[in-house]
Amino acid sequence: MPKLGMPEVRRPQLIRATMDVINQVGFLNATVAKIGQQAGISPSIINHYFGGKSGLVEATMRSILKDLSTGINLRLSKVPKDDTLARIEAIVGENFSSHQQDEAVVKTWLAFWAQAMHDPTLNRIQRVNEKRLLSYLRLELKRSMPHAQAQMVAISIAALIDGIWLRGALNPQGMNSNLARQVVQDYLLLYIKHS
Amino acid sequence: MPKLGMPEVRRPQLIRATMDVINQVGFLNATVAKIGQQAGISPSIINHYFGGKSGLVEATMRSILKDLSTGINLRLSKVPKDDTLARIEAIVGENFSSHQQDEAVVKTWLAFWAQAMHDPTLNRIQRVNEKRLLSYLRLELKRSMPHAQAQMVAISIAALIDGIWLRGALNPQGMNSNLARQVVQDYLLLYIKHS
Amino acid sequence: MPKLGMPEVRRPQLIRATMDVINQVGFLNATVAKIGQQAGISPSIINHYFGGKSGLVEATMRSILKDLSTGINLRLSKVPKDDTLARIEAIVGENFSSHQQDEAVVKTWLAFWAQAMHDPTLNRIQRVNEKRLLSYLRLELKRSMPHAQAQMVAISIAALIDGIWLRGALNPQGMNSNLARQVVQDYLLLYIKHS
Amino acid sequence: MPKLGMPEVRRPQLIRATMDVINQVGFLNATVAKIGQQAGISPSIINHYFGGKSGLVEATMRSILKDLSTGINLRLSKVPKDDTLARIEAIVGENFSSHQQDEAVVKTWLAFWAQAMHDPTLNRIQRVNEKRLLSYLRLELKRSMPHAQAQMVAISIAALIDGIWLRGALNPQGMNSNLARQVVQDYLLLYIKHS
DNA sequence: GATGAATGAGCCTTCATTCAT
DNA sequence: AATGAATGAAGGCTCATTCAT
Repeated sequence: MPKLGMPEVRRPQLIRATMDVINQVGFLNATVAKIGQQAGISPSIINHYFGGKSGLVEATMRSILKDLSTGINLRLSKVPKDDTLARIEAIVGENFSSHQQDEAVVKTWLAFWAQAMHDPTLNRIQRVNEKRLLSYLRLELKRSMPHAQAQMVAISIAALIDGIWLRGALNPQGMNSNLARQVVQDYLLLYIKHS
Repeated sequence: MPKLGMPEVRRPQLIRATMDVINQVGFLNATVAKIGQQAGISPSIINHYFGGKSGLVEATMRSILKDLSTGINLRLSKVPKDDTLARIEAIVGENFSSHQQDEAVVKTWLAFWAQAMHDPTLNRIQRVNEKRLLSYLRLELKRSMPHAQAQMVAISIAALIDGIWLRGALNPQGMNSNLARQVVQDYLLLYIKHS
Repeated sequence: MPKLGMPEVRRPQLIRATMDVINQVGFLNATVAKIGQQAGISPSIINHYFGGKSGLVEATMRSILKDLSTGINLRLSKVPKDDTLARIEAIVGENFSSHQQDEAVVKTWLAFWAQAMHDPTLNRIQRVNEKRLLSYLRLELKRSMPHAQAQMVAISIAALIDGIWLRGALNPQGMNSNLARQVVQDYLLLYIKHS
Repeated sequence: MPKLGMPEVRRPQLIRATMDVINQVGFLNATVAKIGQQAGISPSIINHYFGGKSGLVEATMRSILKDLSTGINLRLSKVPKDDTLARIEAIVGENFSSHQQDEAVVKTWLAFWAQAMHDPTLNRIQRVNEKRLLSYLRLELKRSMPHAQAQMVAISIAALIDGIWLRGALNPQGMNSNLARQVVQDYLLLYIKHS
């Protein structure tokens, strides 16, 4: 086992601190001072490891998206390759997994979403993610329906996921992940049977 | 006697300027200086009319939500009271009306959404709006299906609206409102016919 | 009886409002807006009647000093011209009269005192007042002792008056005017008997 | 490693600059910008070391009072413990020492006195100081007279000190410390001998 | 690698004053 | 006479960043 250098320790530490601080005080008030304090280290070091605040912010966003992607792939690997319903359910399930429902993650994500409209780098990262979700869904759906229809249904499911997620984000009771899965499943079953 | 009736002129003027500035530089960088400049008047006067920046921000959000509410009611007034499909379509249509797709409105709304997670006042305003949309939809759906199902379908449609809207917000090509209406309509028809 | 013009009404009204506001929020936070509000009239009018805030401030200080001077003369007019002890007592008594102990008056006076160190106009007004008190006292004392001694005793009594007044100004229980008179009287009796 | 020990350098530096600026332009116009400029450093650092302007102001007041207290104790330590007259003279003398007559110190003190009426923290500091002076004096006087009288004389001497100091503060020629000591001494001799 | 010192730009807000009505 | 609208200057404070150690 190689000895970990400081970079491998500090970076995740600061990324987690960033999410925690955004969760506590909001993106607007998440200063490097607070993030450093949360991580228990000097704020100056953020520049050392991330080249500035925006670097840290981008790394944090990438971290969240990577966690989601990894989670989806992990779930998919446990499901038969031709069980469309189960694979869609796996994708949806990961989008509402306990990690994705972590309050800090949710708030950070929404903050990024808003911020991405004005920050080209964040925007690019965000759009890659959007397209990937659509792509995952479409890939599975194409087994059961024509391409055009698969595209439409993929859009619908993606919208359902994001819509329920968005509405849950502001709800003080948090999200109802069972409801989310149920809604998508009902829709999908109905669609496959009757179209 | 001073110039009277200025509040009626200045308030909408400043609210519009706020949206424009948020559109241009983002919520984070929307300073009172820029808003005043955009409106062509002194920034100081924002305090005169709104008691501070947060007052202006809240007024802006209320303005957007009121526009949406007014638009929905207007559309509904033109549709037969028992034509469920047409009434749902009216609600959906207004959510994707040209005014609601105005880039400044879209960006402002998303900015508020993110901000509302940390600002109690904005949060309250936002939640009222969420519940109202659900309530509108449920009211119409109850004519065509049992209460429990109406609630479920209302949640789904609301999620579809918000999800499509959210995904469109980041898309540089803007939203595809026809697609939005189509997706919702397909979904609705599926439910009404086959369940 | 002549009909009073507005100036005769507004000026005392604003002067009183100034003292009340200084009492409530301190000299530092006594803005023209608050003073206008306290008087129930528009702040703009202060410029009309006093030519600006500093004009109002100076007028307020003059008003307080004039009240003191008037009060002293009134008391002296009721005391035999050769009763030194009684005349000194009259002067001291007026300095601790109920009007001079009015909290608003006390706070305003002390605020002026501090301010006078940096405002030439206020300084001039203040010094006239100081010299007048000394002059009053010396005039009475000269009947009972040599000039040089009268000067010294006058300084002592003036210092006692101001010192007790100053210490009382910060005391939340207010001043003890009986104590003040007693201290001065004891001192004077002792002095006249034994020197 | 950063430069260490800066707090010990910066804090006195900024406190002195505060007094100098108050002396030059008055408490009302003593801005952090001017104080920073006077100290030759960036105004921002005031927040770093004192947490804001009010922190600096309080520290400045405490510094002045501590200097006085230290000076009194030093003088008292050089005087026999039972020589009442000499000990009172030591206390009075320090109150009119050259340091306490420093124009900046005098103006700052008076400014604080006025300010203390509206600032709870300053008020508390100020009252501690008042009581301490009384306590010092009473302790010495009790050796030479009954308790009740000692209290009365202590109040009188404290009033004399403050009154003479206050009158001197506004006098452009500054204070006459010899006169001050003389007045107090005469007063005291009168009381000790003849009552 | 890591830190505290230090800075300068920028923000929100307050406020005395002026002006048109 | 009186007012509300409007302004511009200034103030305290925050914050990301740089630098010497």
